[in-house]
Amino acid sequence: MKLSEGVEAAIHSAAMLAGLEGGATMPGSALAEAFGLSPSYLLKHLQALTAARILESVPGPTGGYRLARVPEKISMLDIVLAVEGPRPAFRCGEIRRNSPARIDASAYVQPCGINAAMLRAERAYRAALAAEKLSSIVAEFMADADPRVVKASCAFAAQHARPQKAASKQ
Amino acid sequence: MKLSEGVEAAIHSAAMLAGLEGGATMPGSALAEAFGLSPSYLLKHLQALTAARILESVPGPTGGYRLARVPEKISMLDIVLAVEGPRPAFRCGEIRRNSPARIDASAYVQPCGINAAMLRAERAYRAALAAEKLSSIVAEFMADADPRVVKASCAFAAQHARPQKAASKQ
DNA sequence: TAGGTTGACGATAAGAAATATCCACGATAT
DNA sequence: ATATCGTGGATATTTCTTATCGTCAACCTA
Repeated sequence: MKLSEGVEAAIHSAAMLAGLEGGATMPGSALAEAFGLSPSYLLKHLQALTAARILESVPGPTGGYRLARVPEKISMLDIVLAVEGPRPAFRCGEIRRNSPARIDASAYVQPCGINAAMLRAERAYRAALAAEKLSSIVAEFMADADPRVVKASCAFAAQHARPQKAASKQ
Repeated sequence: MKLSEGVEAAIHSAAMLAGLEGGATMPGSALAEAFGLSPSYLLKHLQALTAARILESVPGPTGGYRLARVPEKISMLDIVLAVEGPRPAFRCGEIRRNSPARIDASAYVQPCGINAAMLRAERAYRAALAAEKLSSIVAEFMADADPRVVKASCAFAAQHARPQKAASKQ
């Protein structure tokens, strides 16, 4: 029942990148500075998000990261799975087979009922995470957060954003 | 996004104890044997369940563990919280405050929107875990599992069960 | 136009921290 | 006196965090 700290950094980074316009990018070092994190640490998670096709990375001196698709199509589940891996939280170790009774393996073809129940609950968790979209979080932030924070955040984004090159035809 | 291994052992133990009748107890060493686990290891989790008032413990040579209430009132959430602790999976580190902008703390009285979204999803998870009752899992096991496994499990329970003393007036 | 320099991402490995696992001792009731 | 649970601590394993090196593309200089 624990989510790694990296998830928080990943979500904040994605939210910051959602504020960029027109395919602009922001380097990982700027994101690390924005949240007071070690660049090495944040880079690792940004790379995980890139591998999961949530972010795109552009190498080179004018490069950085940007969202790979619109924030409406990025959910908290996408980010959590990218950072934590796809394995379910409850992994059945099949300890029921360790009984001294020595029952034949054919008796255990039926899946473990405990595992099934835990996975049912986890499906509900994942559905709820999938319902939380990055776009909603950003919109809520713009509307409800303290104006000073919103202003500072937008200023930071504008300062470190790097506009997409015009003639680039990737 | 990880649940500790002890949760599986705790649930299996509770399920086994649910098979006992009339306030009978079973020692922790027998439960450890049933699942092929180290007694020291399982004892620690059984003690956590006892501290959470899910199990009752009886000391002395004829003692052991039994459920503290009927299986209908024991949910997977109860067991998970007892073993893993009550803290939510996502703990907001308030990294939004670490911005170099140095904004006054009064701007952050509004709770972090990301934290709010993650806690919403986690509430759904906990609700789903609370809906999975120990009684349902045991009933499903009796009905659907391989007869050989059910028979062996009941035999083990009968062999290691210790009936409640008649005159005990705790 | 060609080549070096710069600043970005990507991958691997080492250190630190947290967790899981286990053991020894003390308390309690039979 | 024995068999059980309860508590604290020591060890091992895993995970988290950080640092170092390698790769790639744009810019500056000849």
